[in-house]
Amino acid sequence: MLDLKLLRDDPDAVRRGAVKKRLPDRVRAVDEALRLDAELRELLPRLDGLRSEQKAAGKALGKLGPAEREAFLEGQKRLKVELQGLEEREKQLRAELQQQLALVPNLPDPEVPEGRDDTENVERTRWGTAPEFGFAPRPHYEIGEAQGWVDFTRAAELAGSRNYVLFGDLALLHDAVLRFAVDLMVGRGFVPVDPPLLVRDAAMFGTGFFPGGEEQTYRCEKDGLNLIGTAEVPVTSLHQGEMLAGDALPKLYVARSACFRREAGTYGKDTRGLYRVHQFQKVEQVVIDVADKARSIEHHQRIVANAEALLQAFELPYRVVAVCGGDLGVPQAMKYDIETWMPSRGGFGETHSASRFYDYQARRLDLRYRPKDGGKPQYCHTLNNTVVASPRILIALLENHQQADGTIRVPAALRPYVGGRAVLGRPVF
RNA sequence: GGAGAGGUGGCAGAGUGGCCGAUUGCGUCACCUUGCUAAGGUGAUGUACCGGUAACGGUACCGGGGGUUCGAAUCCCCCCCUCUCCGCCA
Repeated sequence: MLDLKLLRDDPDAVRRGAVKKRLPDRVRAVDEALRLDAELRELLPRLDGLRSEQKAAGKALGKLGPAEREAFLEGQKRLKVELQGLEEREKQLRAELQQQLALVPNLPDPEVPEGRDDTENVERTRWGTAPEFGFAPRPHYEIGEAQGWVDFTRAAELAGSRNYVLFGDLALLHDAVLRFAVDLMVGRGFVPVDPPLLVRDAAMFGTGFFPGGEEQTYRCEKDGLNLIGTAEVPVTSLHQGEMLAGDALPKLYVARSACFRREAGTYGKDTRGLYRVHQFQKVEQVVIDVADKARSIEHHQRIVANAEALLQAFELPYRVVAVCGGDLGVPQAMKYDIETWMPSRGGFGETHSASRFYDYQARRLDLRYRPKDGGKPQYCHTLNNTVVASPRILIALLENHQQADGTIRVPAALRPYVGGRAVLGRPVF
């Protein structure tokens, strides 16, 4: 949510932001919100005046004798009727205003590149080089199935398409990358969190997934709860409604969780293998800090660097791209994606997504802090980034580190997590 | 699932229809004082919105939503949450 004052002061900037994000229908929300705000502000002085009158009269009434009382009450009753009408209108206006305001997207930062979709994201850095194989490299699903590590058929039978079952060393590797990620982040001062996977609408709304993301979300209607698509939701919402002490910030959290996504509207896209699945495990980093733009930007660079450290330890080539306006979500102010080299795709595949929001989520969550110098309460700034998401990262590990016989070389950093082994699998090709 | 008790300001905790935006304590801030040891004294200190350059004025907010009333933190109804006991259970 944006500050209403910003909409009043510079509505054009807000409209331009929605345009840059290629969200024309959200431009309307700006105009609607301003119209409702104007009407509300016209109404409020009248309403407040009447209320003031009622209050003062009411106080006087308490001390009146019974005789004068009767006449007085008549006037009060008329006032009440008039007030009721205006209050009804006020309630309506406020509700509609909130609704429209919630639709207004966060302002994209000036450094966000112009562009329509992910093809126009701008590469910022690149690390490593695509491996040269002395043989014909195979896609991860072929290796996995040959090794008996993954079963898509039974998974589909059990749970429908876009599911998987991992077995043996691949199941171990899956867990290994997640534990490596948690250890990495704990070593960097992040507090491990094991959050709820089912959350109320408030958390979905607060983090900006609702309204808009309902179709992407599995929902338990009976209980009014939603399965999270990322630990960003429960962890960023952890302190919703709170007034944090300034010296308790920053909060650095790392959460490992299962994630659930319906992937509606992606039929026929990435249908093979482990790339796009309904359920996966993710280690997510979340930062909550004071309202300081420069500091948010520093955090942003740091959480990207954390993910880069992991990919480097995994010896995987990757690039960092600045996500363009059209590919940026509603709540983000700026986003970097990290894409990891995946030979079967003949290109990079998105494995990480690092966002900064400034106070957009915090406003929706009513997440504030009292500054150390004792000033007024401020809305926090929030950020998050993937540390690792698996099984997607397994695609890169299997495909980049495959050997001609179908065995997998384990990067040194991961060996302690797979019983010290340097190679996984038997020769199968 | 059944029974009961509660949800009040940064925290703790009073307040059962008008004198309550709310006693008090803690915390915080400012000033003062001081040597008998991590002290004492005085004062200030909620949030949001509206109007105003400002000083300031007004309104709303006592878990959320409805209702009764001229008037609700206080009475009634619904919902949510927390705690205790019982039942069930990984």
